[in-house]
Amino acid sequence: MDKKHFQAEILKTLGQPTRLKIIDFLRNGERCVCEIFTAICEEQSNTSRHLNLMVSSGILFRRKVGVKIFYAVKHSEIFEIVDLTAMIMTQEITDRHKLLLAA
Amino acid sequence: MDKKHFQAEILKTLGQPTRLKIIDFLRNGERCVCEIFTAICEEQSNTSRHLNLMVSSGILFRRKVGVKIFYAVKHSEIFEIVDLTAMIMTQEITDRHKLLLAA
DNA sequence: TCACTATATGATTATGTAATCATATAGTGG
DNA sequence: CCACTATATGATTACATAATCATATAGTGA
Repeated sequence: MDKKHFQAEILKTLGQPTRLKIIDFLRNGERCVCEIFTAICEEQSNTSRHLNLMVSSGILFRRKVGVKIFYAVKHSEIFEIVDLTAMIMTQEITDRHKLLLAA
Repeated sequence: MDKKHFQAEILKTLGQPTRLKIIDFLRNGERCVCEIFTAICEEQSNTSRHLNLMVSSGILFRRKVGVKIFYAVKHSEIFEIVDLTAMIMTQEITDRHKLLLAA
């Protein structure tokens, strides 16, 4: 896999609302699937798929404790990226608001 | 559109190899379509679609000069995000390499 | 006005994705 | 061993996406 494809895969994987909710919920550390899917109000099976996808993309890692499986964000840069998008969003909203006022 | 969807849209839009090539090419400032599609070796029509998509997502802005249309990255945070994914990629490669050595 | 260059867009095709339901697998305590 | 809880996965459906070819639109200079 070349560099651009790897970077694209990380960003594409981050770019999905359910997965962003999961990442937000994992800001305070590792959580097991049953905690995650109830917190984000999604089906267990759907949540499981998203978690597995994020492990494959190198965003999360997994730790097994008995029957439970704990997931956590693997790189702090993930949170930085999400925070940067929030900043962009804020700017976009002010920009669009200014455009409206100017019109 | 809610916050998570907006953030997801930015990240999903960034997460595509052709678009990452475009963003890389725009690191040194605005460029017109004809410069962009030749630089990244993609079809004119395909490049045009990607550019329009990135404008819609708030990643690029457009400026018309005669018959030419210049595109540029709108927020410096975009470059920061791309650079952070490169850092993650580097770490992932070292991690996987260590796993191989340990095996 | 006409030919030319730059850019956008309609139609199509192939492929990928997210969600859902049902079911399978795997630990654990009684 | 059995019932229970936690997690993963097959099959399906609806929908989104990227690329391509052909064509349309719009400035510009002769």
